[in-house]
Amino acid sequence: MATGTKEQILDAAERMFAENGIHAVSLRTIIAEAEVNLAAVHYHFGSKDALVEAVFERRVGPVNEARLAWLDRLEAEWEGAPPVEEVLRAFVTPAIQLAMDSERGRTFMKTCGRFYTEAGDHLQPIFDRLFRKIIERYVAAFQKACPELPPAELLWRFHFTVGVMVHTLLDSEKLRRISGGACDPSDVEAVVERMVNFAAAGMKTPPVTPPHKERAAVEPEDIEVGVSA
Amino acid sequence: MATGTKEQILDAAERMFAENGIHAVSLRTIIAEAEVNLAAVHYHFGSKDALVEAVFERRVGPVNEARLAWLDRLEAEWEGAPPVEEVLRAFVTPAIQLAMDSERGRTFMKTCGRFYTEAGDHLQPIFDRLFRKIIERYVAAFQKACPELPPAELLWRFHFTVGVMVHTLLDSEKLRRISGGACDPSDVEAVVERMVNFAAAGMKTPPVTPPHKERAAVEPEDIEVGVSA
DNA sequence: GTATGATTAAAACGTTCGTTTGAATTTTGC
DNA sequence: GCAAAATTCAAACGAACGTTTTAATCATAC
Repeated sequence: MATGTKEQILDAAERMFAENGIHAVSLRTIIAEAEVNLAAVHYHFGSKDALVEAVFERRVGPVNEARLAWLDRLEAEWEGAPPVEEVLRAFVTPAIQLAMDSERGRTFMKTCGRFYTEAGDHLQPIFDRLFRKIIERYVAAFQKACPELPPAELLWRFHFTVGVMVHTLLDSEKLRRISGGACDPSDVEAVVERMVNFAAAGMKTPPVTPPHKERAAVEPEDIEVGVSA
Repeated sequence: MATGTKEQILDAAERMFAENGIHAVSLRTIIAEAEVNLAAVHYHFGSKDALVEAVFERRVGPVNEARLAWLDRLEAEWEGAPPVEEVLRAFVTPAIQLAMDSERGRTFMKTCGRFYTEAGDHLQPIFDRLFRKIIERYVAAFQKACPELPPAELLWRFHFTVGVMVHTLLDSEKLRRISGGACDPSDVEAVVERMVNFAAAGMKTPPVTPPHKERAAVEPEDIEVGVSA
């Protein structure tokens, strides 16, 4: 800490974004937290949007590199076709490990969730650039681990898995509250194993959509929803 | 449409919140979209925060009532212990059905996701009030469907399931783009079945945490993450 | 028809936002 | 030690924000 103005701003912004969301946090709040001058933000980053990008890239880059390196190791070890649990662990752990690594890491994961849901159109290209390779490599790995799955089904399940991970990173404190403390999100190792276990089961289950194409449209007594005043 | 000023504001706000997030949308944007006067917002709702709450409650209330009614029907039909797939379907379908029901419904589901991640502290009590009963009832139902699961493990899996659902509601258009159109989020019936299939497998898989308590802490070569400039 | 209450309209309120400016200050290269 | 570059600072900019105010309009009942 106190390494330099630029890092102080990044740290403070990361913290505030995690707590309050991106749009809800003003530059003045950030510079107060960072104890720097307002103009320093524009001097070092150019604009608030650029600062948002910088906060994002600083952490996501290394996480995704770790994911790729881990997958490299796995494929070397398993001769190109690691089992789905291993692929899941490789995908999930770097993010969760960052979350565990420090208080700073934990707050960033919340920020990351903010990006994922709050990001406007201007973050879309950055998102694509940072995640394209990850998606390609991991989808291919999952496909090899589950060769019987139709590609579209596999993409859906990957999507679900991302949902499990994002939601866990973003909102597990709510679970602690609901469970009255029985569920402890800070026991990262256990969380990873639970997630991998859950998602692996979902990944490996036989698809149902082809056989029962003739399910009832929408089950019983159609639901009247939301048109009332 | 054009039913009254109040509904016009709610509809417009819902639409804009879904597209841009809550904090990013100003009242002036909303009233322009709704083609009403600015002061009408404060006349009918009192404040922007109160408007946000109203947008939220208008749709979530009926969805959760539908969830409870569906669960009632299930428990009558299955003598108190419906299988996990049925419970999942009852939980997931009302939300997805709202998403399918109309363009308005679909945009609201995105808004709902916004609430879930963007909501400040002031929405927390409302959230609790609207979801407490749902959580109680469904956790109990899941526990009956999976009696061998330790309660904490079951809560985690319920949490994961919510993640699958929220992420699917919030961000499936990204999947359509990634898949080049192979995955179609608007085929709601198929999406529900995929989700239920995925989550049911995760719910039913045997827990792993008790047996392998002695897993390696964090797998290979510790990851250097995010401390670089 | 006119008084009464509900709703809408237009304008302005004070505040805060992201950004810019231009001078002070510190750091760097020689 | 000094010129030049890099960085920090205080102050202000115009724009947009949520909110309030005051008057005009509409509906309804007597």
